[in-house]
Amino acid sequence: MDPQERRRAVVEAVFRVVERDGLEQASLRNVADEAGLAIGSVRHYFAGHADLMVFAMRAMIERVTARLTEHAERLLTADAPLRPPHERQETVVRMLAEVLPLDEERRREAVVWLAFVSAARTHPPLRSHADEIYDGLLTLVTRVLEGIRNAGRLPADADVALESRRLCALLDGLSLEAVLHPGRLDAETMLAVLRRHLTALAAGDHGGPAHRGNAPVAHDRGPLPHRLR
Amino acid sequence: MDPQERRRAVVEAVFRVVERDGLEQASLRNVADEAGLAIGSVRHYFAGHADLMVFAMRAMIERVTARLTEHAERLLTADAPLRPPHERQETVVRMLAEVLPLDEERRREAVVWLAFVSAARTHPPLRSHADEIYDGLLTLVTRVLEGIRNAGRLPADADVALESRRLCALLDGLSLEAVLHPGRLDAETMLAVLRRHLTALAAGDHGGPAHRGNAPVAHDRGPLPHRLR
DNA sequence: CCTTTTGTAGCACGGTCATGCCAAAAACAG
DNA sequence: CTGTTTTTGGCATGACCGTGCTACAAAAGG
Repeated sequence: MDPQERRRAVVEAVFRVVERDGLEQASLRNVADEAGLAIGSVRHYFAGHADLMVFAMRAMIERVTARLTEHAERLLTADAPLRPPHERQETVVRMLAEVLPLDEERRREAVVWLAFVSAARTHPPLRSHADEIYDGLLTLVTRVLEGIRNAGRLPADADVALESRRLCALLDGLSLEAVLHPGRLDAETMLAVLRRHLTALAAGDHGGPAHRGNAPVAHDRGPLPHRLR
Repeated sequence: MDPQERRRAVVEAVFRVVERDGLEQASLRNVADEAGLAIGSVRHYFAGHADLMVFAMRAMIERVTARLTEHAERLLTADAPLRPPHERQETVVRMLAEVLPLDEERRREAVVWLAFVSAARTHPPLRSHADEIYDGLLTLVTRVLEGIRNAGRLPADADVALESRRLCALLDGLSLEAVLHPGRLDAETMLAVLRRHLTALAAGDHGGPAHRGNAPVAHDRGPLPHRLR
């Protein structure tokens, strides 16, 4: 059988186990059982447990990235500036909503995301990938906000770097809460919060020149955000 | 030795292990080693591993709650409305900043918080406590925003329930990111983001009557938020 | 003094884990 | 067919886990 396909199936099993029982239950045995394979078979495609984990984490990253790039292209088409304002905002909402666990598929991804980035705190082999996710989201949000500002829908004195951190934190917080308290934060509320934030961002005054002696937040995002051109 | 004191010391060891190696390493053996005790001694004070975990989680909850109530009392003193506006805002900032990992002590608490609420997703005995934390924060934030609105520093048509979810998500997101990416989100930036959000909240227009067909978000917080009167 | 309670320490069992190593089976090439 | 490579399955080892249970020391009460 196609090795590529086998690895995909195993990773899918990893996701199911992580979602159902948590990352600490994603042992080679449990994953093999979940995939309907013998433990030796799984070990034929992956060098060991650590290898399987990083591979699964990368698969999750690339899946989300693929979805985001798709939306990014739609957002960056040349005719975008011609659309009416509320329609453009709706496009932004849909793009950012792609990282929120609004449906079952994205909820499963968010669960896996939280499991891996949390594990990365104490598992060095996962660290760089977790940081990559954070940097990717921050860069994406920064680009979106810069786009909005350039379209004139954001006050010229807005601190885009600071607002990007704020929007990032909001998105991460919504994902976290939706994953950990599924019964208390439904999809409509998440969307309402996101829309509220964006309208406030577009309409709100930006406190004039620095509400207090806060130097503007530097971000200095790297050369390029993985993909997303 | 005082049993109360022994339990406290053991819980402290749990926190250290969780911070250093993650919750999955907080076995009875590792905790006992960290506390300088024999494994049997730890088991004399706690019925088992599950018991120790809930006890440690409760200790974390009560420590944070105690700090918050202290600030709440300071905020709710009768002369509060007499203070100048920016000073009142600074009090609010300091109160909400109490849940952010701004210094090493609070950072350790945030790490433990994230470990336990994440574990609660798949560990039923921890679920209710995790939900209690979420409800507690949401209620606290709601009260604070209601206080600001009653002080006239928030537009009358502001959707306090929705804004509470938004501010909650922001705080949770900041904590999450600071815990998982300590090098990329420092204390000053977190404070700047929080201040920015509050000033935008106080100054921003609130979109008039519902930007779209979004029904106001119902929260219906329970009878009382644990402590916090 | 002895007895009872309380704290401390740890052995032993059954379980799960990752992994090194090996053998059977299957697919494939000549 | 034969020989080779890939794939699958699994055994054995050593480690760590929670917990039942026992042994011993120290204090407390009589």
